[in-house]
Amino acid sequence: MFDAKRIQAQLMKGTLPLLVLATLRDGELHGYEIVRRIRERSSGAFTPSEGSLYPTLHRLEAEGALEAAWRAGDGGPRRRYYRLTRGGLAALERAEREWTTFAGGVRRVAFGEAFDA
Amino acid sequence: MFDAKRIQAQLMKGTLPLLVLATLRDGELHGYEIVRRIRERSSGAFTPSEGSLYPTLHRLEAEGALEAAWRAGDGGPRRRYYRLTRGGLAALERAEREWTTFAGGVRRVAFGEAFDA
DNA sequence: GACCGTTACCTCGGAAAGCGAGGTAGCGCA
DNA sequence: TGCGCTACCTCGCTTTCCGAGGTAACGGTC
Repeated sequence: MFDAKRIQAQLMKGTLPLLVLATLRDGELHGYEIVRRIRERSSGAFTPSEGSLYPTLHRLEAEGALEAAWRAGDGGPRRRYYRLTRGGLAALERAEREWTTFAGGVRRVAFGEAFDA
Repeated sequence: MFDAKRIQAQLMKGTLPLLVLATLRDGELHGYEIVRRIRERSSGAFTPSEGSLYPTLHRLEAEGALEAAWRAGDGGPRRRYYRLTRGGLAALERAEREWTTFAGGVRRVAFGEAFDA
């Protein structure tokens, strides 16, 4: 009746930028490493596919939230390292507030809970 | 850089079934009334558009989660009242668990918080 | 009785963004 | 030579949201 996998993909929409920006608070990281950290921190719940990660990174870069640089990979292919710009930090904070508002709304409607941050 | 409205629409994806099912825990309601309650309970944060509400209701009905009946509206057009089936209640519980898992994952990744329900 | 505003339902087209599959490339190892 | 891993990227498909538009019944106003 309900395909859980399908729903998860829909829920994910709009949250990837938040997850990526938040992960990059740690410092400069490349794509694969970002996925790895998201998976670890979410205890395996999320593993963004490359088909969504790379477009997201490019979008954030185009928007000025990220800066990127190629580096030679030692013993492996070259890597593209991303880091937060000042604007990216602001975008992260905005995305955090948005998420908090959104999640609070869902909790109130779905679980009938009063507000808490 | 970030269009808040656009992001909200993306975040909403996949949560409408949860919101609708949860609202129908109150009992039998028709479409307009469901929207009104969602708006009220979310303190105005969410007002699902009709273009997404009605397809969602039809989908849930087709999946067997809802049952519907036409009633004459007193002083107004006819209304279609929806109520939860047994399967719908199960779907609601499943959707709640899914949301909890999902939101917990986002919180851990984005805010570095330890888990709490 | 013609017209408008409200309630209520529905449908259509377009946009956004995730996913999976596929492609390229460099390196190490058998 | 060929396999496997890391790493990047792109393409097409699917889902589901929104806004705009259409239908209809009723009440009130002129």
